[in-house]
Amino acid sequence: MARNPEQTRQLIIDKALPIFNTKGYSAASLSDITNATGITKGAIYGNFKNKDEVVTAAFEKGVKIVTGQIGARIKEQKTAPDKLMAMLNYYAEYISKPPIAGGCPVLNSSVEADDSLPFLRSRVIRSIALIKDSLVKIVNRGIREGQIKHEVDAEEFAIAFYATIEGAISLSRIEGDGRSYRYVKQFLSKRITEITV
Amino acid sequence: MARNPEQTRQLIIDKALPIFNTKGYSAASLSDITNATGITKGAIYGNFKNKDEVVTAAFEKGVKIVTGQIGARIKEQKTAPDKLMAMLNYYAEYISKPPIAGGCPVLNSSVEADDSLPFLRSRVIRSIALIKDSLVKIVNRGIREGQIKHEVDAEEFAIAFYATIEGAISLSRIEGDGRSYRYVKQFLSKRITEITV
DNA sequence: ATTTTAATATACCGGTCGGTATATTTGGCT
DNA sequence: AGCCAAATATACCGACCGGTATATTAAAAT
Repeated sequence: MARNPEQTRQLIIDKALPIFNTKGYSAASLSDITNATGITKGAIYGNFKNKDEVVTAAFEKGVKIVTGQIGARIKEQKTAPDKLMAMLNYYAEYISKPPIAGGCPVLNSSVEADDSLPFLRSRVIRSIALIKDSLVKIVNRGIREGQIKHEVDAEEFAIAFYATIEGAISLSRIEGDGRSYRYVKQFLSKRITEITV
Repeated sequence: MARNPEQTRQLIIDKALPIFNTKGYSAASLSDITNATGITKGAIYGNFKNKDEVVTAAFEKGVKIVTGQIGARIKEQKTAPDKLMAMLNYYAEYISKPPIAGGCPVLNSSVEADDSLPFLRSRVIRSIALIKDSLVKIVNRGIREGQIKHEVDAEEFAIAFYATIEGAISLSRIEGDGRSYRYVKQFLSKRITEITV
């Protein structure tokens, strides 16, 4: 061993993440990463098999950041409606003060990988499934604990809730302000109230 | 004049649209287009200033197709709730039988152009504004004509409605089936019923 | 029928891409 | 101290990129 390969690996991932998330995986080049890190291609290929592996690692890191922060916010809340509101609030802040430049890595990767980058596609699908499942669990637990009306279809609500947020992020990002997201947040707040006992 | 430049131009746009919409504007190359059309680069640059102009033309064509088809569906319906349902149905078919390969050009371009491709960004913003406005008008007219409850915030509903659909398309596309969209359609159907007088 | 000119094809440019082979440097081991 | 091996840097590869300059082709004008 020499220097610190693990540290180098993390540096590459950390610098690559916002670049990939902003420019897209295909449009971003390895030179973008070497420029951002001050590290050479030799170091990249010493720590990753190829560009796809850097992309994969960066995506997973992005998902980890987002789901980790959401998870923390959700944990702070006791009831299902409060947990859902916490998620709405999280993404509102996400837009005004992005923890990762370039928007939501799940949405970005979803759009870029739906017809190509098969190595990434499966990971995006898996990440979405995890997020959806945790939402379904929140709603179902809310129903069980009498916070949410029992006639609510948890899966329907969870999927619609998440789809709406992602759509709102895309709108707010292309428009360059948080206006659309605020409207959507208002809308979804009403839906949460609506299903609250 | 020689041959048929207008026909050539349309051929390029028609073949480029699904390519760009599938691979993304940056990832798709002019060679992809020459291969798909059987036309050479000379013909492309004889009819377009550069790649950006081909991208622009293809995007506008994509938007024209989508908004044209939606407009026709909406026109067939008399009441605001029916018009909204027609849009939900349109995108359900869009997923199962896409008129343009690669998904919704508005969403795709929105995600790709939010941080780069400024020449495209402004056009995406404009297209979204037009779609949003027509939705707002439908809702407002529905309120005026007593089909939709007067307490409904038209702008809030329109933005949320559209954001939800776009989000659902992205989910269904990455997952490779229409399941998520069907759930979301169910959800939005209920919202339409909810605001119907 | 010939000329003219617009449209398209061909050939080529510098630059950059992902990737690799090799040289150099660094830190741990003896 | 000196060596060894691992980590990083350098130099280079063929392929392809967007774009252009020029040759060829085909249709309109005369």
